[in-house]
Amino acid sequence: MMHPVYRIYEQLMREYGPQGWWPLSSCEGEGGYHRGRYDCPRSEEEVFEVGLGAILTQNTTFSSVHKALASLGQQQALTPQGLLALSPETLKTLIRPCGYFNQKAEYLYRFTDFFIQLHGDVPSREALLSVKGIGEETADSILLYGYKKSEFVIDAYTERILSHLGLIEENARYGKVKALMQGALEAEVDAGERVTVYQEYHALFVAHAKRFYSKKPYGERDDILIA
DNA sequence: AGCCAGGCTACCG
DNA sequence: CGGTAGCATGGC
Repeated sequence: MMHPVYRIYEQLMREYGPQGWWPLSSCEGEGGYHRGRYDCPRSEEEVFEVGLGAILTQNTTFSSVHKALASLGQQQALTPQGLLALSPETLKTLIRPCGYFNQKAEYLYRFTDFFIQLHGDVPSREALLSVKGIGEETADSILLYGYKKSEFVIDAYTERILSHLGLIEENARYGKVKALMQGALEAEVDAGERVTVYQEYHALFVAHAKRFYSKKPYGERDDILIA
């Protein structure tokens, strides 16, 4: 008996196809996507850019993040040293489209300090969570899309969909939702493919939610997920 | 005009 | 613990 969580994944993939997240300015394709290729990021600098994007995208659309990352790139600030060379006022101006620019500027500086101190090592989840501005979703996004670690990303869309389908309680804790997803997928997906599936599944949730979970009534096309 | 967007921190009871 | 105000711009 196949787990409903895996069945939903298959249906989403059938409906929307591979998404090719995380959007990276350095990866070719529309919007920095790389559909069908899973070798991004390919350098320390690109891992750093995933971290910047993960912070900037908090409660904002990625189109705004894309503008900010492009502006940072023009200032040679997509590297740790380049970003630290920016004055706070300059940094705030460059990331202004993403909103919360006072907070996010501080978060970016703190993440950059943290990243430099890694000296190329892969951070633990706990270490990431110790950085001000990095919560559970942001930490898991950096680990999954930056470092290719098998950490499923839970976001507001994911909780909304799973709650609507009756698979979790409303107001379920992040850790419980993550355990549901990973527990179901570990039983169905070989370890070697887990990262790719986690990456695609989260992106597919977002694709579906953008269409049917942004305004009420939610889930009007959930036949797509269950058929 | 008002609601929503790929959250997090600080602070409240 | 669990719940929530504040943070801020841009798009529809």
